Amino acid sequence: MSTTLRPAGETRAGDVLARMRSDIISCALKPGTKLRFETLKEMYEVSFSTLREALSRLVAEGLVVAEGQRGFLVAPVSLFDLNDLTDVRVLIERQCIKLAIERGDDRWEADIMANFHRMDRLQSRLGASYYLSDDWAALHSAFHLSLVVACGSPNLLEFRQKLFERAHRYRRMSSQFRPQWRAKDVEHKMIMDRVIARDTATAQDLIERHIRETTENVIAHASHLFAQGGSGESFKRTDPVAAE
Amino acid sequence: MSTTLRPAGETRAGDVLARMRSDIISCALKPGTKLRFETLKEMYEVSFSTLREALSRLVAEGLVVAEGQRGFLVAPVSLFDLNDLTDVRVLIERQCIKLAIERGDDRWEADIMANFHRMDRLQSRLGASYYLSDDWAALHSAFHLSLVVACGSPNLLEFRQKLFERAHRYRRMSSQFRPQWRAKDVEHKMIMDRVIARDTATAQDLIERHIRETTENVIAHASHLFAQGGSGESFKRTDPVAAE
DNA sequence: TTACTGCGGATTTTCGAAATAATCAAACCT
DNA sequence: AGGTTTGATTATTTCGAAAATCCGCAGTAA
Repeated sequence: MSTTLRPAGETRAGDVLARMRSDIISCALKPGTKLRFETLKEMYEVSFSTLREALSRLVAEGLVVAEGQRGFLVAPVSLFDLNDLTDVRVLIERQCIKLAIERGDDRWEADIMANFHRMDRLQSRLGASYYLSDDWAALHSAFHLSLVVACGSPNLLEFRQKLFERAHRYRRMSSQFRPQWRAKDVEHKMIMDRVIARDTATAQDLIERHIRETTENVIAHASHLFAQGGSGESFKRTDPVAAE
Repeated sequence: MSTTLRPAGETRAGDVLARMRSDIISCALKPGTKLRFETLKEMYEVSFSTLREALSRLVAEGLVVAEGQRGFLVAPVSLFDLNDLTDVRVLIERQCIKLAIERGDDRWEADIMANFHRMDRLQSRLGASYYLSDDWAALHSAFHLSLVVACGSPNLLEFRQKLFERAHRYRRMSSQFRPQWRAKDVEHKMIMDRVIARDTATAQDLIERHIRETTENVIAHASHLFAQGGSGESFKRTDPVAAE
């Protein structure tokens, strides 16, 4: 009926938010880019206020940074940031797994298997280039979430999700250059097995390796894209803390 | 010159944000309250857009929750939330302390002592009711930050700060009913000593006890304010995960 | 009585223009 | 010539009204 048909219950700002997030993660909006309102208004066909709303939320997710009253920037990528992200993810994810194994019930186990199956099936259907599919990425995200959702800690899950999305951008950067990703599917199956077997220590170690190896892969194949050091062109001092 | 004289470099939205945060933490805006724009517009003397900006950011900080297109709510408090908050804080804080002790230099040690001194001096000056002072709370926050700032992890520090502020609201709730807080000042000194002595294990344990005892204190004196369980009046199911 | 439907008031969300602040460059003084 | 101030231009932030949405209630039918 109206010009825009929204999925019902979703705001326009929420829609723009999702599209911008996707564009940032896929690097259609390059790291470090200045986000000008006029440009974005054309791109997403919304007004100032709606953009501002979406931008605010992306700042919270760490995908956009605000520069005082000098506008917004796509969050830069750097080796330092990637390494920090990885270390914190390992800490959080290990704790999530531990608690989930302690607290998870049968329904949780079933849910993990269901999510793995969906991801696995789509992977087969897509063939060699599954890692470029946004649909697969969504199922991959859902699978990893299902592993830890039983930890029962909203705060832990909130932070975990934020970190997962920030890391997703780095994964995308590397998959762009690396036609065949490593045999992640085998790792996924092993992790699932150990989690369901309630083998906490092994499950934690497998997850940690899963995360760290992905990071190493990114560094090996995509670190040349980072704005850091090197030519010193678009170098920005990285405030250690912006504690207000 | 103009009606409002801003501290230069600060936006109006930032100002409203700070005032609302303060009002939520001090419970001038009670947990679970619906935040109506008309009311807030009068209260803070700003327009819709500016409010929306501030609200968005408070959602990110976890002090406000957004309900689809049905507006905003002051984040409810509950025993469950407090316990989860406490557990996650312990995890993060222990890691921060560990890394800070590994990586901190002389300047960091000096900074800790300076911050302790300022907090300690104000405490003496204010006498028995220091725990009700917003100024003291700011110095207390700065002292705890200084202990861990040398960990060098922006992500860890970001999460730590968010958790600290969410917890601050609970602390305020209890201090309202508990005229004399426990001898926190002695604990602070012990923690500082062990951190500067680079005694990682003991420092971690002291911090953990510091956090957990405060939580127990809150539960003992203020849990009757929580909306949870009991009378079952304003009970809300706590979605384990709102993963989108 | 109970469930469904359509109206009216209240509230939130979106819009685009107006006000405010920052940037850049040319002209000015030292 | 080097550095600083001024003024024009661009970009962001704020505003209040208009559009869209939600909620409660009355009226109707089963």
